[in-house]
Amino acid sequence: MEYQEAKDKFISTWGSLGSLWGINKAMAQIQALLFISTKPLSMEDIMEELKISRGNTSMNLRQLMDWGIVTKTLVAGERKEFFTTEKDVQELARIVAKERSRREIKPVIKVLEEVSSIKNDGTEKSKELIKQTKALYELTETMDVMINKLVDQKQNWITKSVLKLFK
Amino acid sequence: MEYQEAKDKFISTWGSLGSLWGINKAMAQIQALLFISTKPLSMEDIMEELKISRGNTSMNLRQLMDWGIVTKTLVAGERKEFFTTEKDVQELARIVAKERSRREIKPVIKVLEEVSSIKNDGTEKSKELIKQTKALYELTETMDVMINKLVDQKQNWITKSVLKLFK
DNA sequence: TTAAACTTTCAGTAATTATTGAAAGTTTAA
DNA sequence: TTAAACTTTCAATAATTACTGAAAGTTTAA
Repeated sequence: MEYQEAKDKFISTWGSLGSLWGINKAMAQIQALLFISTKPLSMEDIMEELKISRGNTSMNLRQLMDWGIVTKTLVAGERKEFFTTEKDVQELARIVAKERSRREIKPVIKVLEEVSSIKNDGTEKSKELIKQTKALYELTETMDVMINKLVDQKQNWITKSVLKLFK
Repeated sequence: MEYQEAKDKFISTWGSLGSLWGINKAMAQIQALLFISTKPLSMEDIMEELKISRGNTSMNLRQLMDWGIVTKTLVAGERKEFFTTEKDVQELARIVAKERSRREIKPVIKVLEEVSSIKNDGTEKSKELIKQTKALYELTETMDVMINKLVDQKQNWITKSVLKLFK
């Protein structure tokens, strides 16, 4: 497999994986492109490489910046803006986990907590609702805490300890 | 909050969370409904409760069965089919993790492995592609292994050990 | 058998989500 | 200033995904 083929394959695979980590295809592809680029890329470069429009590029770059995955960089002597992505996968994982937790998981945990706290009127169906949502609440919260800690760079020794447990 | 309100809130929240665990809204809502039901439900019951069509119900139930989350049950003296979902959240998490791993993560790991194994022609861009996809490959695989082990019921003592590390 | 009770399939349609491209907005060099 | 170089916004449109409902298919009781 040659460079160009490998590159295309990587970008398209990573793009279609976007849904797995909660971002859209174009966003994921832009990130993938920056991730394997040896130098910052301009909007023009990205449009060209991925064959997407200026508007699309602009909007998705903004989203990536909102997530904290991509940053603008200045290139000496250039007027236009250039972009780079976080290159360290551990840090990338940390950012994604934190953001998804904040955007999606935390709000759900809140609802589960509310729902599982309704007044128990003694009926079977109320008891079941309370029991099941409470179980889901506890599981979701445990998972959320664990995933965040696992990817937290500052406590990265934990990953090693955890992996030891798996041996 | 009364029972009906809590129930509706739970179903709609769980439904919109579907994307997080890789299934569509109707699928997630059907599962949610079964999850808090005290008895098996028929297709009719589900259509009625969620206000969705027969076809939609049928297709999504089939998908839930494909995932192994929902099973048909016979109800004595009834001709039609009834459905139940796995009620244990730990087991549910295990099934979801295993299925997503198999359907989505494993194929990506395979591509990452392939791409990171291209011949190093010595150019800077090839080196970068290899380095970065290899890092992603290792991270993705580690995560995949860890998540599967963490939710694996049969090794559930690990969860406790891991939680101790977090204290 | 057969016909009633039930489930599945799928073409058509609706709803949602992503993308374009051109106009409006912003920045910078002269 | 101003005009060229660049970025953002957003209404229109395209692409994708989900849903409906009726016809076709299946099962079961008599």
